[in-house]
Amino acid sequence: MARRTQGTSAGLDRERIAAAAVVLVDRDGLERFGVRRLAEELGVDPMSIYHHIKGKAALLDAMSEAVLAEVAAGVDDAPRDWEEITRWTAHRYREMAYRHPRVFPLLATRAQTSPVALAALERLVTAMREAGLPDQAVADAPLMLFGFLNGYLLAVLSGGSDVVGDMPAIDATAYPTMATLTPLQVGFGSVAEFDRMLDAVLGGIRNRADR
Amino acid sequence: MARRTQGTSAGLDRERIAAAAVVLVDRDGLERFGVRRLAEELGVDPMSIYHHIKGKAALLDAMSEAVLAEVAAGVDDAPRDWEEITRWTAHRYREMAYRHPRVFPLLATRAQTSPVALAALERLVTAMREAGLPDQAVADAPLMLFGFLNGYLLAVLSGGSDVVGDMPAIDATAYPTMATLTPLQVGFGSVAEFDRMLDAVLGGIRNRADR
DNA sequence: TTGTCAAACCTACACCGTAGAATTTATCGT
DNA sequence: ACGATAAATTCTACGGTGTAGGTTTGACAA
Repeated sequence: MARRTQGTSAGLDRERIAAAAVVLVDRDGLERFGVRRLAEELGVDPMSIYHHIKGKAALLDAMSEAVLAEVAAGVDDAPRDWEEITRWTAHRYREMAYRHPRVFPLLATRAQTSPVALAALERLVTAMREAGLPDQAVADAPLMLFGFLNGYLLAVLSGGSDVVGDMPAIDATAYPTMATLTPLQVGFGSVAEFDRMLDAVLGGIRNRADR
Repeated sequence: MARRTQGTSAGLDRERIAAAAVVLVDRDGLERFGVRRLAEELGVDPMSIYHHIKGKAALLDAMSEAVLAEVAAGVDDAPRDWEEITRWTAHRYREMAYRHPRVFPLLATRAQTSPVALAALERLVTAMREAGLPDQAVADAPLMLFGFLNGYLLAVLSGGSDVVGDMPAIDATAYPTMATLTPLQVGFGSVAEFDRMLDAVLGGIRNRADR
């Protein structure tokens, strides 16, 4: 163990720590993640981390924030139309989830109130509002969209294998209709499936304009 | 400590253990939950539990299964029309989530493959199929519906207080549009809000028939 | 009676999050 | 140049965790 001498800076800060934590969880999973393992990865004493981050909960928050930031990257290339900007955000969000499948549960579980999250929501709702969608539809949209995104991605990624496979085979005699439908679920986790369902959700938001 | 004598039965079984675990998590939260605390609650040695349930992961699965079973209770009163049965299931699911807000994250995070879960899905898809919905729409419906339900309920319940309050106040100068919309979010977590979004999702599923 | 077996318990181990204090270095006003 | 102060890191220690492996007990069948 290459120990550091006390007093000298190890160049630790919230950002570096969070980045290392994401790498660690991507590799070993959330179960095996812990402050001690992270410290070893950083070549540092476990308690050093606590000088930059209050505790494990705050550490998990920092990780969420770090991966969320990836979504906003390159936001200047984003389209202006509300449907297109929503689709763009949803796809960026999905790609982030596939890049960090073992970190993603943190995002879905913990409330996101970081500036980067709020900024993304603000972009969405302003675009919708300018397009003339009714206020209630706009106000509902974020919870509805990210509700779906979080739940869907959680389900699709919970398989665990990096190459997303198909669902577990189901008993044809006990559940005949579902068995009949399985051929249509070959693309479980595919972009095509994602786009189908995203279209349906967007349609649900759009049609609120008619009431 | 009223210790039991070895050899005698303590009347433990998977069901009783899971029920006690749900009560414990409802009271103290997932963070504080552990095999030892559960054992104390049951008046039993921690390791006794492992004779009925493989490990902590299996214990969490058993808890999910237990609360899921509440949803299916009284299924004979369920309607026949696909939209109504879907609404009925969604409401039952929501009520269960509000009854066990601290257990619910387990449901959303872990893949549900228990017979009770599959039976509910089978009811849904058969009703949809008999109503003449296109096969792809039917095949997509469960993932889409429960994706939304899980994500939405996760978000709504993550506040933590038993009486669901309002969202945290947001900075009006940094996020002007969102600030304008906040009055429309007074019913955060209410049945009315839930019904609005559920309607939109159902509409999204229904309109797939037209393509 | 005796043998078998399942259910419960006991012991022990490696690991965890973190409170609190000690240690070293950098910084800055004088 | 110097002493005080502050900040970053490490050290030590405590109470908790999940669970592997072995031991005890009682019930029941032969």
